[in-house]
Amino acid sequence: MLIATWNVNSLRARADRVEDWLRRTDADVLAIQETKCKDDNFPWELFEMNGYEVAHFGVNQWNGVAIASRVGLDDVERTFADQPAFGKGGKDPIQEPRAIAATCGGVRVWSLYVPNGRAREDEHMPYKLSWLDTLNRQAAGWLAENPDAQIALMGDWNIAPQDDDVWDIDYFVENELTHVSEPERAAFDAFLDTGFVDVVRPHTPGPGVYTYWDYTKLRFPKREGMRIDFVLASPALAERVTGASIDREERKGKGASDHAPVLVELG
DNA sequence: ATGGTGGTACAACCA
Repeated sequence: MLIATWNVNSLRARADRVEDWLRRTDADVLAIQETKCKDDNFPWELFEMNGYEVAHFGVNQWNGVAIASRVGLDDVERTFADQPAFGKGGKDPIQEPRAIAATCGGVRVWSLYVPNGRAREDEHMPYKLSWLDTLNRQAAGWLAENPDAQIALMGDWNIAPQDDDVWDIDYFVENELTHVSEPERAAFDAFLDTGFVDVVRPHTPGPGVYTYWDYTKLRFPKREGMRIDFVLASPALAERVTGASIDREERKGKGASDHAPVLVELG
């Protein structure tokens, strides 16, 4: 079984790319982030015509997550328990559409779009950190309930956990940029402490291996990217992993997302 | 010059 995650940066703008990609890779499950639409605008036919069931969680033009599967799509869940809400300036806080789950072929798949902290002192940063902390607590509970659970926490984590996960760590440190700060890395590492495993890194060793390249500043041709998209597997699922890859080719050409798909093969 | 883009309620906001 082949499972994958991909921040598409608008599903409508990327519909042809996504369809071509599904046909080319023959993926069984695709966790999607940044659909950037509500249900009314969601391209349901794209998936149905290609043999996939799909579940979507989107409320406006921001964020939005989905799971497409052709190995079953059961017990769909939107948001995780106690998921922190956010409202800019403290008004009208909502639980943003950043997490959706479904059971696909026996695997509990979560498509996650972790909030961007914007800046180290921005109000989005504590939101990001509490969002991750709450998710980790829930995930710990799932494992405590069933140590053999096959769970995939996959998506755009907006964190570069190691120095090699950005093209120039000195640039990030000197400019006090996000994604590499100590609190963000601690929030990511907490999932590893819980027992989850980054199952992609062993098959795609760095340095210089990334999943995201900013559209600006010629970042992609200059190979200046960041590894911020991850598949964290529960122990039982990690044992099944036989391979993983980052589809850097998909970042090429006109009309590409700024993120590359990340794929995991299960035996 | 570590700038250059690209997505979305088309106008600012988001990454």
